[in-house]
Amino acid sequence: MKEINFKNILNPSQYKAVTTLEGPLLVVAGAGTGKTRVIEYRVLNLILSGVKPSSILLLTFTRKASREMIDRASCHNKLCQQVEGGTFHSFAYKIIKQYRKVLGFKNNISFLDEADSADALHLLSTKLGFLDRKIRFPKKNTLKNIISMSINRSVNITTVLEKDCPHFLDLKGDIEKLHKAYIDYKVNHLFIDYDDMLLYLKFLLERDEILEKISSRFSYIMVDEFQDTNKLQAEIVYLLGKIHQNVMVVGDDTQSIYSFRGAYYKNMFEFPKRFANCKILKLEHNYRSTQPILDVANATIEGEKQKYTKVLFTVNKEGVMPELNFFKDSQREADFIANKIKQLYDQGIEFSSIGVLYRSNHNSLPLQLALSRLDIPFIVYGGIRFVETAHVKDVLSFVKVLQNKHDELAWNRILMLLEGVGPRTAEKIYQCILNSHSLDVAFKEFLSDKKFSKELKRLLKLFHKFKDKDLNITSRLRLIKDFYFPIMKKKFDNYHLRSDDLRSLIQISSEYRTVEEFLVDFVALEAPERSMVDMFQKKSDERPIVLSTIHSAKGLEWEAVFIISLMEGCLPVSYSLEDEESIEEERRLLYVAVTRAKSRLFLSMHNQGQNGGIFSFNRLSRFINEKKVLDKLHIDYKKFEKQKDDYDLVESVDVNQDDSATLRRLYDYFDY
DNA sequence: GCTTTACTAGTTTTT
DNA sequence: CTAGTAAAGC
Repeated sequence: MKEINFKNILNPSQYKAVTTLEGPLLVVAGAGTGKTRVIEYRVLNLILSGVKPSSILLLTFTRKASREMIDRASCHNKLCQQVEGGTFHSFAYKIIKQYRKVLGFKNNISFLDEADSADALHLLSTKLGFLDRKIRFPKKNTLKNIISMSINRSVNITTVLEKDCPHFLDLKGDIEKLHKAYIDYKVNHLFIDYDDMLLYLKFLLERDEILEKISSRFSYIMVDEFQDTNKLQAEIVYLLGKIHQNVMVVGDDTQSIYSFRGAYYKNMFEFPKRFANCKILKLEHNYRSTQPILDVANATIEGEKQKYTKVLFTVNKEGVMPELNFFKDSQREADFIANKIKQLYDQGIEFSSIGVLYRSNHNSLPLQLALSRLDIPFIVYGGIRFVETAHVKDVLSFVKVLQNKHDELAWNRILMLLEGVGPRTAEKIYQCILNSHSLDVAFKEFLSDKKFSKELKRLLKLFHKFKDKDLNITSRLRLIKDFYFPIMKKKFDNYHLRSDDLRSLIQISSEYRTVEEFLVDFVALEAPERSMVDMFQKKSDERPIVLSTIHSAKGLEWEAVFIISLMEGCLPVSYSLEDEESIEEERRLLYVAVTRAKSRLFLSMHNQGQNGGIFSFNRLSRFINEKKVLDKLHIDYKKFEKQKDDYDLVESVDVNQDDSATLRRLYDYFDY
């Protein structure tokens, strides 16, 4: 095993973070300051100091992130591979499984993903008669959000309603009733949803004898992206560290972008208050970006009401000035970027070190077309998730039923697939399934109904085949696919694409041994991102450029970054405009996007919007349209002069009422 | 009464 | 692309 001299490879603050092993520690780590490196080496250092790898718990934002850090540490020392890592949710699941008896679960736990729990809430609202009144009742997703928010922020339903949807305040009694019904429903059906995982974990940790056991098992806790934890998660961290106090959290308050999910960046400031002897370290030396890029980043968040804790600096003084470009419409913006990417590629920048970032998924559609035209390989991060597509959900329902034969939501979905079966019939059949020992008995009285007997028989046949205990998940999925294919063909025009999805689902499934493991990964925790969109682009062997929402770009970096659609209404997104705090978060979003870039940064907007069918003239994002930011950007007026003729670009691009030279030129340019 | 079909509207970000 | 709704069809 080779010796590592941490002092030589780390800067003083990083070194301190890596070598402070005992006691509470808060690391405030700006973008690109080597946070991942610190975690990597601290894990390594703990192990070199004799700590058992399996007693280190590394909680991260995604499982991919923890995998990556553990893998990197493992390059230095194989033992690191045994470090316990994952998301709060995956850790919670692990513990819940261990203590399932304490929690009252017997054997089969079924998982509700977001859509499932929304469906369940819809079902319950119908049962409670909230939907057949004249007053408008919230939509199922809204209900889900309200309830989820109250749990994640640790506040009651009324508080959430007051803040987020005051127009439903009159219905608070009903919503609370619904919440109670939902809890009962979950308990009766052995369902748990995302929020329950955290709640149950906290419940367990609050019992002294369990806390003692867990604390002695995990004696060193590390938490990444602490600014994006919610109150509940923070409580869990406090509990985990309560006995041994060995907790290190890393975060950056300027990069908090998940408050819509209940994230509470003030956890960063709470932490030192919770742990009396907490040490605080700041990492401000940025190794990622050039100075001109950092200048833009710092300018975007400079002088805001919300004072941030640090300013980034770098030694990379040299660098190309970031550009700001205007286009007539999204098409031209996309064409420009596709061509620019080609150009960068010719200059020797690989496709895989180029990223294009945007606020909302639909912002990337024109670009996807433009890239396809130029044969540039790309993958899309985020977007409609593989597991959330209708066909995958359909197929997974069969697997869910195998895991928990009374899974009402899954049965409902399966039965509704049959021609001639609607909600009513599905409900009736489900009741029979509940009350019968076998499907043969349950289906008996329905088999005579001509409307759907043929389909029902086919379904029964499928489940007969499942009785073979030797079948693994992969072969079960193949059977399901055979059954489902004709249905899919009728249901979707693009069934061949979806069929490819199912094929890759089957392929992935071969990595799992049990149905439960498979479902936990797929439905509850982190499913693979592969989906139809990517299937288009699999041909090329070149590693593709990345198109990503800013949210999904968290923690990533590229040599060259494009940030597109920088308009009012897109970033900040129109929904955020109502309150100050949301706008602030949108600003941080831009900050996160800018700091992903190492050496080249291209900002752009387009003037004419065609979204939603209504034609509109877009204005430049307020975050860019400030003198201090514009000053840091290169704007090629000559080029636009030319484009103006080509593109007839004379429409309004709004700028500050400030008469600096920069702005005057902008005014001139846009014929003001 | 129940299901299917045809149409409309509205789409943030994700464990 | 999908959720929700109104109206047609069995």
